[in-house]
Amino acid sequence: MEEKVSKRDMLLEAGLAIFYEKGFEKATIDEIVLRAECGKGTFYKYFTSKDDLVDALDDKFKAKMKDKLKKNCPYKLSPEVFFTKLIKTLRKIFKENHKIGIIKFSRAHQANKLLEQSDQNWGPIPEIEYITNYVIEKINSGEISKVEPRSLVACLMGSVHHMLFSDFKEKKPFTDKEIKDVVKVILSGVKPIC
Amino acid sequence: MEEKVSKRDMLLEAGLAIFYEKGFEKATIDEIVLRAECGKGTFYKYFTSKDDLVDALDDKFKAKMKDKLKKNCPYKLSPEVFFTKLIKTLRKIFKENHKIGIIKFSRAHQANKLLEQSDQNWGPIPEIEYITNYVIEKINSGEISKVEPRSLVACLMGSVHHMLFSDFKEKKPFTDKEIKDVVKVILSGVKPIC
Amino acid sequence: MEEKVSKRDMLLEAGLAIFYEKGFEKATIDEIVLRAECGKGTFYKYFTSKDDLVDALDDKFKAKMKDKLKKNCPYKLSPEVFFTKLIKTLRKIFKENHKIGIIKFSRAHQANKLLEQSDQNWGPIPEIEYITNYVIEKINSGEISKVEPRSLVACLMGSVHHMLFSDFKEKKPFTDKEIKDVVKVILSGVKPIC
Amino acid sequence: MEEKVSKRDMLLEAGLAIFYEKGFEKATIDEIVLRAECGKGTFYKYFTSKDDLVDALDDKFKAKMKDKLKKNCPYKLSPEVFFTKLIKTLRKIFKENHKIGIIKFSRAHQANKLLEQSDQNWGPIPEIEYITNYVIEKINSGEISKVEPRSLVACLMGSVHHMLFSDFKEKKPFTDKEIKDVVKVILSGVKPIC
DNA sequence: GATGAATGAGCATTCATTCAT
DNA sequence: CATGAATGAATGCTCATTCAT
Repeated sequence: MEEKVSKRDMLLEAGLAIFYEKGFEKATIDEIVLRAECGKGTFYKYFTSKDDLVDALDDKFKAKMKDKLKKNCPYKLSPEVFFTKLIKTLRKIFKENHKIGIIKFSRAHQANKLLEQSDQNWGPIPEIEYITNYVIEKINSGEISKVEPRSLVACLMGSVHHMLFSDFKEKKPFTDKEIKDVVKVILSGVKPIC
Repeated sequence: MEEKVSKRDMLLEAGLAIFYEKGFEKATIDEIVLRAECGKGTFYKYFTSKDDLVDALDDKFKAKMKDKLKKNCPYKLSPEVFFTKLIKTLRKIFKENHKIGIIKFSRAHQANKLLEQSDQNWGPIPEIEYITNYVIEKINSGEISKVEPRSLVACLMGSVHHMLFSDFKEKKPFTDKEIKDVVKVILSGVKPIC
Repeated sequence: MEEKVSKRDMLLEAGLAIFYEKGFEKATIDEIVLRAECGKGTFYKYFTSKDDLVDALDDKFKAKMKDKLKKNCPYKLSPEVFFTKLIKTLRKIFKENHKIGIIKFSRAHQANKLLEQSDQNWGPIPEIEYITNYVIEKINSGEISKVEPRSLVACLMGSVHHMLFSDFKEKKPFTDKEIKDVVKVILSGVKPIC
Repeated sequence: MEEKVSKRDMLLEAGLAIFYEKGFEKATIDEIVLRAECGKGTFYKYFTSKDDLVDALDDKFKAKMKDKLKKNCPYKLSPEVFFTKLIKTLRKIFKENHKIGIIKFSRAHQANKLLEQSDQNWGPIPEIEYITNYVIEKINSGEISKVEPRSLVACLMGSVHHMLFSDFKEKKPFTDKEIKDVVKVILSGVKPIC
């Protein structure tokens, strides 16, 4: 009744914070359990290893991503609205969950020879699948002119990633005007001539 | 005459290879000096620490980046040619030097609290400065319609990053047709109506 | 009616099996209670510690040893028959109960400084007492020639131990012919009659 | 010049002592390096693991065993002298090196399922090979009557082992008279001449 | 200048034991 | 009576860095 948050959840939360702050390798179980206010044994009751904790965090993230996209960016939206909502939604999710993204990316590279064995570390990426399907559908229906689907996805996802990178690196978050211009650039490029 | 490559260069080369293969944290000085065929003491003659070696590698990369961009993408080129050459050049450089890029990115995140102290790890990014200046110049000269410069840079750099990520993650390198379509999407969006 | 085997017996049985399979140190309470199909708390209801469980197992073994010797090798037997039955009985008991023997021996040595404090871990050894008494009795009655009792016990017990060791180490169990020859050697020696 | 004992030898010596005192599992690297007066890193420079140290100790022991037997018990000796010298030599070697013997035996059992995989832990046993060959030779030459070689080896080795066990367990070392009687029993048996 | 033996702080992981339910 | 979640001391092993030669 009193204590609603389970130890497991506290570990998940603490892990996310510490992994993000220190990076996967530099994070120590000691510090994680310290922040989660539990013994080291408890960590290993719920997770088999440090890696296992990251995987658990990633699973949560992917589930949330799929869910948010379905809710905020239904396929029935027009390209203009869809793209705008998409960029905003993705930025919001990535911002709110940027920790796990960064953790995953950087862990993948510590692992080794990522270029060769990346598939072991990364499952399918839900947002890319989601957008690609939308784009294909709209190209088929004629609402978007015939371009390579991956090219359009590249512009969209790439812009989002670049914005996040700028937010992070340059500390000048993209303004609404700038976002609008990104959509404008992309949309004018694929709007079918009527 | 006999041994032209300096020990320092051999260490640089070995470091790049090992950091890339294992990731910064998992790479050991032992392995680096083994591959560089020199003693551990020699390593500390030329570099003050593991971090110092990465910094040295990064400096080399940035110099090369500036140089290639100036050669392949002079400002005098038209947006269409510039963008196409830019995307191809960046992809090539990143591909040829992807090791240092990945190393830097992943080290930045292991370091700590990147969002707060990132500037310590990352100096100015030469390619972004270079492109931004081009875009501003062309907007001023009217060859590109008035959009936020950062938006256009976002589309360009974002696409490149996304392509690299796709190459890496999905192992389906973007084709020439797809690259052309990316430029088409972006260009049609910013081509001034004549 | 339904469940006749007590939890305590199940723990005893599980402990014997796991100790034997993994060795005392490598055996974990977790695995023991898992096999005994009971909770960890239950273990500590019946036994005060891991050591306590081994002691309980040893007590059972010693009782069985005494019992079997009395039944199979009564003092009234002649030396020839007694020795043969003795060797076979001991081998059988040790084989059937080798787990506890090995466990005890190996635990003794992990414990510490065995040469000094061995008596804490080992009570009197029933089979040695039993044989020694027989030998003394038969020397007194003249059925066995006057040798140091311990020397004869050494040959007998030593042979048994060596056979067990050979069974275990070389996986070539001693044959009946070989056992018979051991008794022959002890009873009659190997000096050729000149 | 000054410090003749190498770090490796100090570790070997310290390991032997600690393994013997505490048993393989309970011995800690910390304590070994403490006694060897060197850092933990040094341990892992010379040995790849705790197990590796035991193996090194065992190799030394086996070499010494072969050497001593050849010197003290040459095949040209008569059975009576050979057996007596053999028992004394083996007891002496085992006593002087009892630590490694006990360590090996008890480690084997912690390993696991020894009965099945013992061969991985134990190489050929030099003393048994040595004695067996002697016995076979003497049986062929007629100096020893025709018994199964293994039976005689069992009596000899078994007696030695039993004596060691008695020394260890009962703390009453076998006297010279008792040893002589053991040889007598084996050589001439205990059946009273009727 | 170059070396590599020596170091020891640091970390992931295990497991016997307790105790509240 | 029985349970199993929680604990944290203990341990094997790694690796960046130093320094005497």
